[in-house]
Amino acid sequence: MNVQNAQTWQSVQKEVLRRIHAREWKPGDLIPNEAELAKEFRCARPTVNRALRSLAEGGLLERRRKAGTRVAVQPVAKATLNIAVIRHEVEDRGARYGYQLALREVRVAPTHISAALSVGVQERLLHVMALHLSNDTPYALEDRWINTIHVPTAIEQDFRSISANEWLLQSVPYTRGEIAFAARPATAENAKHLNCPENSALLAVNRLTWDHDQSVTAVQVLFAPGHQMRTHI
Amino acid sequence: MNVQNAQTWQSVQKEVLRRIHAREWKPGDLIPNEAELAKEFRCARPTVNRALRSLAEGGLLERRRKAGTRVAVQPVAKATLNIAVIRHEVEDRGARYGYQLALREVRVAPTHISAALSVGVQERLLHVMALHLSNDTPYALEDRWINTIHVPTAIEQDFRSISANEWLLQSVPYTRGEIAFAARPATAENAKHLNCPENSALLAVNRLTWDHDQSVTAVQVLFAPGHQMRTHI
DNA sequence: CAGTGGTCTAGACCACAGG
DNA sequence: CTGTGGTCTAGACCACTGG
Repeated sequence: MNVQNAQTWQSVQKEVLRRIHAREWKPGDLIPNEAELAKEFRCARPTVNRALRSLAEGGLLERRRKAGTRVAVQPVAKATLNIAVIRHEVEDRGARYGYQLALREVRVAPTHISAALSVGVQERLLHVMALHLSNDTPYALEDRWINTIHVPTAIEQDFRSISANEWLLQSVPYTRGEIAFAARPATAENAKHLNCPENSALLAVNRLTWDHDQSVTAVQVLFAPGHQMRTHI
Repeated sequence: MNVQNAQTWQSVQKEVLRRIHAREWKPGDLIPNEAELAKEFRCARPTVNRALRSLAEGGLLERRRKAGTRVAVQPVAKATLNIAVIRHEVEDRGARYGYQLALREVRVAPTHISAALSVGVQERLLHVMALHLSNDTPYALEDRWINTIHVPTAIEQDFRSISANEWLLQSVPYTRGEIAFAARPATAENAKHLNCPENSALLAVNRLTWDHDQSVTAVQVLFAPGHQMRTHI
């Protein structure tokens, strides 16, 4: 009685994709509504909905109530980068991971840090610098400030065997964050740690995380010259 | 008779998030299965499924058949960057967009390009370099090779008023692509176009797109010094 | 082999926004 | 006001995989 799997949402999506790629539905075109497609594909409307919704999330379709569904004119490519624990990143590449703590201090932060973390300029924060290694060669340099007002337990950690990167992700929850990617010239200090010439072009990832309205940490990770972050569309 | 909206999937998700952030469900914990949660929340199981599925896509939960659903130990942050048409990127920042074609030639490509595009080393390809401007200052330098075997119509375009970036996205479909982010030192030529010192650290985005099994284009976009790509988690 | 997530169905109500 | 997408329900079958 139950005609199961007349269509899967993936099969509907595949056919829709085919029509878009084959230019049967061109960029800007209005495509049939969910009810019509459900009838054509002999499936329930929610099945069509799921297929189209996930294409819309990917930027290939634009959907608006009443206005219907259109093929995106300029599909906005969405590149999703996985920002994992650095140790896992190294190990996933099949390399041996190494870690060296370079600096651990509690002191008043530079104003751009205290401002970013929304703490008083006189507040003393935990500052940690550490080098991550891949097969004994420098992989990334982590420069981190931790808001010890909100994360007092960080003070008890010496970060000599576990990186702040890993400890925080394990121990401190966050509800939102900002990430920025940029290129930066290596300072003399960066160059010393990463064992590269001064002013080398380094890929920098800056993160700022929050737990509700409390800042948690601000970190800059500088990758060794030549490092790439890859993804596919 | 129909008790509509006893719960929305968003409200279920919100409560699940609350429990995770409040450490009621700790990293690594097994959480109740869908049927139990549906009973607790007095909603249908697919509603719970949708809520949990989207959290799993975000990396906060790990789901496996039979094994159940666990709170991720090390939530992998997924940073989604929107790679739009450069003109739109500039205009969305409220700036005036400008465009200058710097080079257009048809010639044999460097081997790393012909290899990436999977075309014969003797094949002549279309090479375009162009500068994108924001309020009359250099914003990004586009260096592109187009596979004219698969996209012969590109030959007819002079790319003097519309960028290859924009024309391709409008005119040529692709089914998949690779994106890589890196930092590179500015060459003398880069520096001339971007009006910056040689060896400046530049953010580079390399893209390679395919239409089924045919390569479409390989492009490197170099952004002016200081450029950031931002996103939130 | 048994429990869990993955998914489909048919029907329904609802929210939003275009005309 | 009306058409479109957004979503929920209750029940069901299925696929995968851990034990």
